[in-house]
Amino acid sequence: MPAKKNNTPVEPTIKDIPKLYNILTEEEKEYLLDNHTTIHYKKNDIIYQEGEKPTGLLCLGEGKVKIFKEGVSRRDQIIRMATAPDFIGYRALFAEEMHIASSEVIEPSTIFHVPKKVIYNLMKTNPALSMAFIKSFASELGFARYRTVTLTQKHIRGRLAESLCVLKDIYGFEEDQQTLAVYLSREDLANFSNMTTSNAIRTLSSFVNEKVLAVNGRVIKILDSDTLHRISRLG
Amino acid sequence: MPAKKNNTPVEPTIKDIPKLYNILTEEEKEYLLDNHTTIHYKKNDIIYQEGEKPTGLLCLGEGKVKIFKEGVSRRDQIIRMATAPDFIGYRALFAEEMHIASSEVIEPSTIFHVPKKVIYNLMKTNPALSMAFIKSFASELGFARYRTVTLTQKHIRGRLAESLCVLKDIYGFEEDQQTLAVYLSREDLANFSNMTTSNAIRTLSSFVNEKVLAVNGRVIKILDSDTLHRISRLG
DNA sequence: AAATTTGTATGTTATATAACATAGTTTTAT
DNA sequence: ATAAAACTATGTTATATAACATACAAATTT
Repeated sequence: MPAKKNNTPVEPTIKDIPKLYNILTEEEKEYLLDNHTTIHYKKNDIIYQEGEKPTGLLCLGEGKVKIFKEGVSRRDQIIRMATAPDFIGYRALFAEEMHIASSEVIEPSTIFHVPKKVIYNLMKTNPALSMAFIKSFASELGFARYRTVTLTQKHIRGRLAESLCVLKDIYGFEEDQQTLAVYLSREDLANFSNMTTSNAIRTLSSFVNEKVLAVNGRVIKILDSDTLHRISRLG
Repeated sequence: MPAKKNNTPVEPTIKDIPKLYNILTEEEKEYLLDNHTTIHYKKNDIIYQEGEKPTGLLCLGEGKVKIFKEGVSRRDQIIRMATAPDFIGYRALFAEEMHIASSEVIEPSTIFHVPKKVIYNLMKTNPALSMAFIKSFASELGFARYRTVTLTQKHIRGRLAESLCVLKDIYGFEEDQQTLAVYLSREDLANFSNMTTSNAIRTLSSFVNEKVLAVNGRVIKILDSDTLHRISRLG
């Protein structure tokens, strides 16, 4: 942690994916270390696209990534925002389906690719690993269903407020404890909240007028967290 | 199958849940048979409610069940329609959370309850069982995300058409190959399609006028499946 | 059988939000 | 350095759908 503070960025390794690595035996750890690749992505890179076939498990070792689905009339919908150390693209892998969403890099990212065969072998010998995936899926499914209801039923203000709260939960704040530690375009914010870009901009402005937020470009400060949560809750 | 045709209804047993039972070894089968209970529910019974703690794996051996979440202003949203031999309530079980949705019987149902401890024991000894749950979750998560996009982006006609197609995929047709084999109130249809009851009724009527459907009370015949799919697709 | 409740049908009005338009601003490319 | 593109901002209009109202039909209860 402190090593990251000065200008010596620490290269992440697959050991930094505790929910994968920490579960394994010594022998399995070695097998995993010998059988994965590390890929670096820069901003705006596409990691995978809707319709492609997954080839292995992807672990986000560092960076920020958005996962989105193309909607009915080309309106993208962001279905998930990922942060290290999350798995990505694993739904399609385990469902033995094509990807139903695309993945794009928001901030420079490091990804570990574990070939399908390798992860399946590990799961065969290590029941705790399967259990970890089951738990992961069960949580994500719960979140997906919760979001379905709120995105369809809450009004614009409630949807945007909720999205900001969700982003805070995922990425947290910068050191000042009020600046959201993720910097999205208004369009991404809109696509994450099921609204048009115009309405995201407008609603953001009204939150600023109400002193709930302070906004400067893509920098969003949450000034009044209680009110933001209340707006989210009431819909 | 033919035994069901005459008036000798066959009592289902947990052996009728192939994705659970067929995977097990002889020893495990015996363990399961000795350690589960069978519960009968009648129409409108509540199987579990939002906020309750799951106590085991529920397998729908026979019947039809709706799973719904209470929305923002008491507007229920049906997030899933289950049919035998589906698992129900297993998301909360494996996520180690409270139920985030309630489950209500649509048609008289038989449910097998496998205590949490028992199913976890089976999973510890049988990796294929865990894999089956993983696959099940991965598919359901894909469906949930697909639905989120369509329920938020498609227009009313597209949403209702899609719901009818989904119901057809889940429950199929009666012998005439056009009557939907599930009989929902207009309100349920609306809650499954993210619209008001009035609009479900109205849209249903317009489909009848267009000769896409024939409706008589809760009996819905799909006359023109191609057109229904087209309406669903175009949104 | 009468009364009450619940579900279905349809018309009217209100409103949230998308769609469109224009312009200023910042970023990226040449 | 200049041009082009992408992003942000705000005002106006159009529209899909919710909300409301009324009526009838069917089911359930007394």
